Amino acid sequence: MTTRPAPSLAERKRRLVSEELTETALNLFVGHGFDAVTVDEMAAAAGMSKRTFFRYFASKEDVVVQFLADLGAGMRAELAARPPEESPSTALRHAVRSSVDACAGHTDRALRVVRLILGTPALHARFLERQAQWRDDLAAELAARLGLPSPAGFYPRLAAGLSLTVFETVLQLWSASDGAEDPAALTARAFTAIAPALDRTGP
Amino acid sequence: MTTRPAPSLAERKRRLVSEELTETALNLFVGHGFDAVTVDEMAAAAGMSKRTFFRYFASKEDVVVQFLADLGAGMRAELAARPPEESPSTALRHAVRSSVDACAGHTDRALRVVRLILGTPALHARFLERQAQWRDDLAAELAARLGLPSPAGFYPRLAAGLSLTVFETVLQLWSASDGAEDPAALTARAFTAIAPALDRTGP
DNA sequence: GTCGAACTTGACACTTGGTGACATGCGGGG
DNA sequence: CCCCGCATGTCACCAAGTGTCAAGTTCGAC
Repeated sequence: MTTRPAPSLAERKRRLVSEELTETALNLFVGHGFDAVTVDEMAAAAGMSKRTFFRYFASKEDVVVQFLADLGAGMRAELAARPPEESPSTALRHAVRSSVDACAGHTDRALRVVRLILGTPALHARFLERQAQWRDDLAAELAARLGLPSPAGFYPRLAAGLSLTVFETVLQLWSASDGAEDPAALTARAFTAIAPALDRTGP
Repeated sequence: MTTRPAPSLAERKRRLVSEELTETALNLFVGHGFDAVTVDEMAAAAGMSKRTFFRYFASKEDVVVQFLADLGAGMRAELAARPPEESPSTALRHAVRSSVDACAGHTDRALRVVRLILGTPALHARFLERQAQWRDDLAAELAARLGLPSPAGFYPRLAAGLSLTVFETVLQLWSASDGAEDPAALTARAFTAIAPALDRTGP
């Protein structure tokens, strides 16, 4: 039996509405462009008031970006789960891989979302903002795993940044090639290249 | 005699007003925080109407971010100016160095601006957006210098991204340490670490 | 010097994202 | 049956931008 915290009815209901809303919004966005759709329209299309929309998402951009937000948490979790004796480069590679795979998994949907984000300045900005958070998280996790003092110093921050750069670059090529390029292969190639930098645990 | 296009009076006037406005805004921001200052207040403080403000800057954030925007152009120019036979890692290192130096030059002002940007989500987001553009530019320049076909493929984009990650990480530590850390030294260290990745001109 | 063209500014109205306050409806538990 | 908590809708409101038009202002041509 899964002894997990019992997703109280209210919780599930909320999640349901949220997903429905996301779906509706996504369709509108890919149809008319992000900027051409107002919050009122989205809300109306989902059968609710503007005010209610903002009770589910903090901003218009969030509807799209939230969709990728869990990836960040996933990456950190994956990193934390890697065996401590593993080299930083390997651990980070697996962390990024897990997110890349999560994307490449449901190709259809993910591809649409990624293209939308990368092609809309406002969305891209928010996405990068999230990434900056992931970066702090990864850096902290990495510092912890290396027994370095917190807050993270130069090396962990740099390593986290490099890894996320790989992540974004892979997404870029994947979406630019309409899913033709194999994200996993790209990730592997990139990490092979930067591994020396990641494993240089100097000061 | 500088035979440059003669900065027509109007042009100089415009630049003057723009700088005055930037100065005023910056003072207000560091004083009360970015979000607590409205555009109307800034405009009033500079003795003009809100409408006129938006004729000088496309957005509230631009007043601050524009201040660092030339760095991007500078970086690309520097990269383009490096001798073609130079290795990518060396050329990129110099490009980033030039921007870092430009920052570290007028320490007082730059430090305030950087701290403001990194500490304000809205500003950070816009800053990252700009960086994304620089990245495209750098990647294109790099592809050109390597004789690769345009648009830039995986390697140039990755290399550009890695270089900018170094740039941002250096800024982070520099501002976090209140200017104590030497940006040039940090840059050198980071580039030593990632040089192998940058010079791996594989497919 | 004066007239007119081009440019700059201010004033005003309007759209849109986002928030706070309050009322209402709907559920389940006493 | 009534009360309590929760989700939602309504309304008012603020701040960021933008379009429009009516003034100045500059500057060169006549």
